[in-house]
Amino acid sequence: MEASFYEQVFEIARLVPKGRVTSYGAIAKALGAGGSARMVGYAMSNAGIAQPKVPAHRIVNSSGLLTGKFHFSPPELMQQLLEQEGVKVVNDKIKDFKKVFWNPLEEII
DNA sequence: CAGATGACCGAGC
DNA sequence: GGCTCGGCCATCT
Repeated sequence: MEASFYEQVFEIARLVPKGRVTSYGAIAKALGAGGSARMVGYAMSNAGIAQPKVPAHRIVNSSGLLTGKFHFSPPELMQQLLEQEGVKVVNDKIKDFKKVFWNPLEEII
């Protein structure tokens, strides 16, 4: 389909470095849609069919919680991928979230 | 075109 | 620190 809000979200998601994570709100803000954080999450629903694949496992909510892990198959895949990249995950949330947090605004500029 | 939906966020208790 | 409520807005039906 046409370059929609989804593509913008996917592009930011692909820019997230390995071993780092970002939040929906941060992406929304980077796109200039500060209040559209929900749209970012909604867009990620299409990440499963998006090509090339989107590292949706690097996207978490503002609390560092793996809110979208249930959208993976299997759900535990999200945590596995994160730990595989060196991100510690405890109780479905990122450990040292502030340290591994990646701000798209600082990359795009 | 109108109503419902959603992987959220911030404020309040 | 955790739960509840309202708002935000593109996409879907």
